[in-house]
This record gives sequence, structure tokens and C-alpha cells, in this order.
Amino acid sequence: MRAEVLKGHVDLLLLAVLADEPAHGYRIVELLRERSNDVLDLAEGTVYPALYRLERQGVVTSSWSTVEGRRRRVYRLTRRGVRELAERRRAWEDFTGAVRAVLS
Amino acid sequence: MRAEVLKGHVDLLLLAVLADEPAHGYRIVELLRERSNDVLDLAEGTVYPALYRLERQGVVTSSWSTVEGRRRRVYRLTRRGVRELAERRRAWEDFTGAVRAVLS
DNA sequence: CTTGACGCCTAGTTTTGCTAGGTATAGCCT
DNA sequence: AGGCTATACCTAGCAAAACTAGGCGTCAAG
Repeated sequence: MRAEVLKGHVDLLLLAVLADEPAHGYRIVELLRERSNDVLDLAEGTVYPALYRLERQGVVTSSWSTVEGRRRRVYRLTRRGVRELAERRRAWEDFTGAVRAVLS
Repeated sequence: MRAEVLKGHVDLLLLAVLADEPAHGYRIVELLRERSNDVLDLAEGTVYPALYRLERQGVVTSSWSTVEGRRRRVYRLTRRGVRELAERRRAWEDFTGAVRAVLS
């Protein structure tokens, strides 16, 4: 998977995962890998900064927890995050629809 | 259309257009707008540098022509370009399939 | 006690699309 | 004649974002 094809779509993926369940960064990477059959294998250096962006934008919030001696920062969607996800889903449909029209 | 969602996909679009007919840069922008119902409206500053990239990579070639007093640089796919397009189509399918799996 | 999995963080690099200008020709309107 | 729009190309500099390549610390298994 070339790196650039992901650009502009990582936020959508993170929001979609968090819509189903709150999760910490490392877990989000796992979930994306699982759900995509190993196609989406995001670097941690991609995910953590992206989560900060999303938190700064107010679409997710985070809280620390400790499980078996390991610190986790768990993220969950805010109400604005739910709206944002819906909007990004629409944008995704528009985009892929347009590309499909060109490719066909 | 947010700018970043296009990143990594412009080459696919250009190759797809050129697969149907050789075209010059300005015309490619028009064709993308038409085929996508105005969703894809690429800046010239996006398209021209992208075409140079593609030519440098050997997937398109260009030749000058003059029509009604105006210079045009017409691009067409090379054999390698045809292969590259096929590969990028596959990559596109993989990518959108993976995202769909996450979104569903 | 070393290795690997878990878990987080970040400075710097690279790629790439866009902005905002520039140049030039042709045709139409006033 | 002058100005405006469409056609057509070019490019320096900017900005966004994903990745590289490291770092830190905990825990369980060998």
C-alpha cells in the first residue's frame, strides 16, 4: 500500500473504528488490520498524531487507564465526532463515486 | 472536496483519462470535471506537475502540437503506462475495499 | 536476563496537491 | 483600439499529512 493513498482518509478510518467502541491507539491499529484483512496497517507515527489532531478538533476525547500495569490512552467519539463521521462518510462516497465514474 | 483526499490518487485519474484518448493538460482537467459531474476539479498547478512526474517515470510521453494558434502539449500512455494503470486500478480496488470493510 | 508483545511519544523527512502568480494566443464586445 | 474571457502552459513557494526511525517503559515467557 503506497503511503499517499491514505492521505486524507485516516481520520475517517479512526472515527469509524471509534464509533463502534472506545479504543486506545495501539488497539485501533490492530482493529484496522483485522477488519481490513491486513490491507490497512497504519504506522504508530501515523495514528498517534492523527488522534491528537482529532482531539484538538473536538471530535474525540481521551482518558488514561491502566490495564495490567500498562498505561493506555483511550479515545472515544464526542457528539461532534459522530456528526463529523457522518460527514466524512458522505465525502468518502462522493469521492469514490467520482473516481468510479472516471474509471468506468 | 478537501484537498488531501485526492493525494495519491491523481496519477490514477490522469492515467485513466489518457487511456481513453491522448489529451493535453487543460483538456484533462475538463474531462475530469465532466466525467465526475464537477466533483473533481483539479487545479492546473496540480495537473501539470503530475504530468511531468508521470513522464519522468516513463508512463506517459508528450508531444507539442498547435491548434488554432495555441500550443498544446499532448500526452499519451506508454506501454508501461498501460501496465501502471492496471496496477493502480488494482490498488484502488484494494484500498476502497479495505475502507469499505472498516466502514461497514 | 533477554526477547517479544504491548503501549505511548515525537523530530525530521518526503511526497504531493494547491496558491498565486506569470506568459501567450484567439475571439468577441464596446 | 482596448478590454475581457476562454484557451493553454509554467512554476516557486506553501501546507498538510503519513511515515521513518528512533526513544521510553511494562510485562510475561523462554
